[in-house]
Amino acid sequence: MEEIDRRIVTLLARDGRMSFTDLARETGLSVSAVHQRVRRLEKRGVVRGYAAIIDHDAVGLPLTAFVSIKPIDPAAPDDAPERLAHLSAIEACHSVAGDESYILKVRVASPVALEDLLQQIRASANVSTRTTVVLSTPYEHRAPELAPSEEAGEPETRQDGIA
Amino acid sequence: MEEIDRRIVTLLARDGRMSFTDLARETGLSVSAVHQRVRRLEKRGVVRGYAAIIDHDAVGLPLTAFVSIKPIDPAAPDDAPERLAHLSAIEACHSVAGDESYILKVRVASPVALEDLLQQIRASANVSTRTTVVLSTPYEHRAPELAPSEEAGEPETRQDGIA
DNA sequence: CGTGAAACCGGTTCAAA
DNA sequence: TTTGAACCGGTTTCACG
Repeated sequence: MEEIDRRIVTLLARDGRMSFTDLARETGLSVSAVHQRVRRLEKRGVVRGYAAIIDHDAVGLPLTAFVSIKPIDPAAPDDAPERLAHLSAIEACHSVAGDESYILKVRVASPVALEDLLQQIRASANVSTRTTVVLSTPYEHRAPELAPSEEAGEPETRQDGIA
Repeated sequence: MEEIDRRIVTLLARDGRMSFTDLARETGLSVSAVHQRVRRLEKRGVVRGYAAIIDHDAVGLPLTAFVSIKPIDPAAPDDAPERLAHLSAIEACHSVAGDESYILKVRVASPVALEDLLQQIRASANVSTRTTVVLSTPYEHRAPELAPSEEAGEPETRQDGIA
């Protein structure tokens, strides 16, 4: 991926609703050229979607926490992510290296709601939990700076699955 | 905040580019009514912005990690977030309860880049670091389910009778 | 892969209730 | 606060370089 695409991705990461007209001006391309590039980036999966960034305090979910989980039975098949997917309070699930197997990011309404969620997590995935409560968030959702690195990451992203 | 606004926020959280026409159909309101509500939500800060969700692998930043930091001198003023803000590899910074003071979420191109970043973090904020590498991410950026809970911001009657 | 122009559709404003 | 209508601008497609 080269310069202009990186530029477009960066701009959209910072403002997911930027118009093609503005993107065109910022990149020096015509509107239809940018349009074509954005569609291609979406199709390739470089741009996976768009989301509104919401204020969780304003929306009744002021408590954020990181929940690290560890299987109670290390021999059992590890399907924790699927088992936990139904819990909508879980915003993200990362498999990690280290003592624990996953780190979950959760958003709840209150300490009691967190307590309840932890029980559900333990029951649903047969895991033990270790919770780190977030006190405040100086910043979040910052867009990365896409350096002019060479051939970015992946060899090819195919939608058709043909090797 | 009531029903329809919650609905709008949820929809926009899932698709930040959903058109007002579609939002109108989903909510049963007219286009201009939804338009007005969205603008109001933006102005109130409930909707803080919009962002494209990008595939970090495809963009040359395949390595994600959580970096917990702890001040070397616990007596020194804690201005780590500001001191680290210039490092664009840091996507988020959360102040947390527990043994460490902040959890950083970082995205880098390689293990070497991570090593370099950790040095910059330690040097910039005078902290020690503990890093947890992300191996894979089953899911991320999931939109919360906004329950008909009470209001967030203005007073509201409580069921438990606590004033 | 780029372009400009045309057609289309969504975004935006407005007066009215 | 909601609504429909009118207006304007962005989106999308197209034929072509």
